[in-house]
Amino acid sequence: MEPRALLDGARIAALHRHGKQLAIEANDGRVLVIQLGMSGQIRLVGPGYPPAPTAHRHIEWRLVLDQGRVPARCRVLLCDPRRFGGVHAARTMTELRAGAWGGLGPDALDLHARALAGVLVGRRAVKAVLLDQGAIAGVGNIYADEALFRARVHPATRAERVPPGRIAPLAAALRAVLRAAVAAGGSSLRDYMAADGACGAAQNRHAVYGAAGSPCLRCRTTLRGVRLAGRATVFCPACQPKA
DNA sequence: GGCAGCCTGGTT
DNA sequence: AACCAGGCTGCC
Repeated sequence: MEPRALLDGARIAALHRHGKQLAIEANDGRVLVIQLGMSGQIRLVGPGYPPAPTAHRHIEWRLVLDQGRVPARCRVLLCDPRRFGGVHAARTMTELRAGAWGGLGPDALDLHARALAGVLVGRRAVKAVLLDQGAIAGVGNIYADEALFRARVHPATRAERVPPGRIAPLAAALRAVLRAAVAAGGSSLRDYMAADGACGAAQNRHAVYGAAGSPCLRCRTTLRGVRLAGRATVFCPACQPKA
């Protein structure tokens, strides 16, 4: 897939996002769908970039913007060192929403308690549900742990056994954690940076992610690190009792 | 459900 | 050399 050919000659009409999926809609309706995966970055760079040869194994797509409100010969680079991301096409946003995006759950940024309650069914761990894009769209490993900590829910609690009284707090925690992270510019742990190259600061505010063995910020109990749903998981055994 | 596998790169 | 990583698919 060559996105340049896909959107060649088109004018960018709108940008869309649902969960972690991004889409560029052209004025003729065609759509370029972008998934950044774990290490993907979108960069807006000038003609001189990159100054030196970079790792060539990286996937890199270029969108050349030759008109509009950016300096001439700027390019949008989609870099993906780990090559877990991807780009694909959709005929229209309507088709995309009826297709691939139709399988996504409600966006976590404005997740209502009722919607969360609707997907907290079955026996799998609540964290596995939070990470399931078909249940809730937009939550990854970092923010799943952060939200569960904030809502005082043990990550291994079976979805159907999350106490009813904790569902609204968990929905609120997901919204708050994500909004705060966006406001802080995202978590720049390794690869992530904004389109202008700016690093985020949300990684400095993580309460539990990456902090196994450290004292809980609320109660000083040592945070525990386990493996859950195949992912590194950190929680406070005291603050987050298993229901 | 869990989990290996996909990739590269950085750290132990 | 082995292990780990922000995600997701598909195979048990």
